[in-house]
Formats: sequence, structure tokens, C-alpha cells
Amino acid sequence: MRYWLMKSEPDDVSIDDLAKMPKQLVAWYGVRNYQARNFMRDQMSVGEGVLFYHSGCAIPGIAGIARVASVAYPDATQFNSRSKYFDPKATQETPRWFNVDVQLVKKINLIPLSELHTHPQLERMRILQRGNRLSITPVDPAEWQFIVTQLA
DNA sequence: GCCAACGTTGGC
DNA sequence: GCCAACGTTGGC
Repeated sequence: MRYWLMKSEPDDVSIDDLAKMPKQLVAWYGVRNYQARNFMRDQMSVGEGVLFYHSGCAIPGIAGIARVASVAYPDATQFNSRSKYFDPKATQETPRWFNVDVQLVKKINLIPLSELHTHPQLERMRILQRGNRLSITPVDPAEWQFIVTQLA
């Protein structure tokens, strides 16, 4: 059982958008970084825990708890020439980008990034290291436990 | 809007 | 395979 933190820009898909989706489920499309892709494609299993993180907004932070709801499959946007995620080098036969589905478990009161920084238990989190830009990162089980039971 | 950090591209 | 140039991310 692994745990993950996945960033989304709320202007694109917010926690409230997710709550309104059918089955409260969304395809995690648009990842165009190989490391993040590999996490989804090679390591994620259905049922694993996800911290749904809001980035690129006024108050970045953890906005909800979710779960991995599918194994990885080809990201449909890579084939769509009108999508900003279109990749001319990808083909149906050899897709380059993959995504899983993510399903809401529960919305929580936002845990701002500024608060995460105050907890020594979390000081090693990938998201808190300077220069971190990866949109999907593994979360240590102890960190997950602390966040879900003490902060959420 | 700024800027540091980092990933990708492409010429050589 | 190196590395400069460029593009993107994301907090502030």
C-alpha cells in the first residue's frame, strides 16, 4: 500500500470540481513529466491513498483525500490535436503518456502549505523541499498517517 | 509579474 | 554525450 500527493490547479480541476463529477471521479490527464508518469504507470494500484493538493493558486495546500481508482491507461488528451496536452509524437500504438483515475474520498478543511511547513513530522516531505516541482510524489506512510489523523 | 529551480531539446 | 538555450512550474 502506497500513498501519493497529486497536484492540481484549482482553476483546472479543484476539489469542488471533483466532488461534482460523476462518481466523484476524474481522469488525471495532462501529466507530461516522465517521473510523474512512471509513478502512475508503474507503481500505482487501485485503492492507494492520494492527498489532493491545490497548486498555482492563492492558498496552496492539501484540499482533500482521494484514492487511486484505476490502473494507468493512455491519456486521451495526447491524441487530441486541439488539446493543449496534444503530443504529436504519441500514437495509439505507442502512447507516450498515461494516467490513472482518481476518486474523492472526502474533502477536508484546506491544510495550507504554510502550515505543512510548521510540522517537524513533515519536514522531509518531497513537496516541502525547495525546488520541488514534481506534480506527483510518493508520501511516506508515517506522513500520511500524521496528515490524515492529526491535520485533516 | 518575478524569479529560482528544474526538465527538455537540439546542435555539435 | 555534453551543455547552452529555452520552456515550465509554482510559491511569493
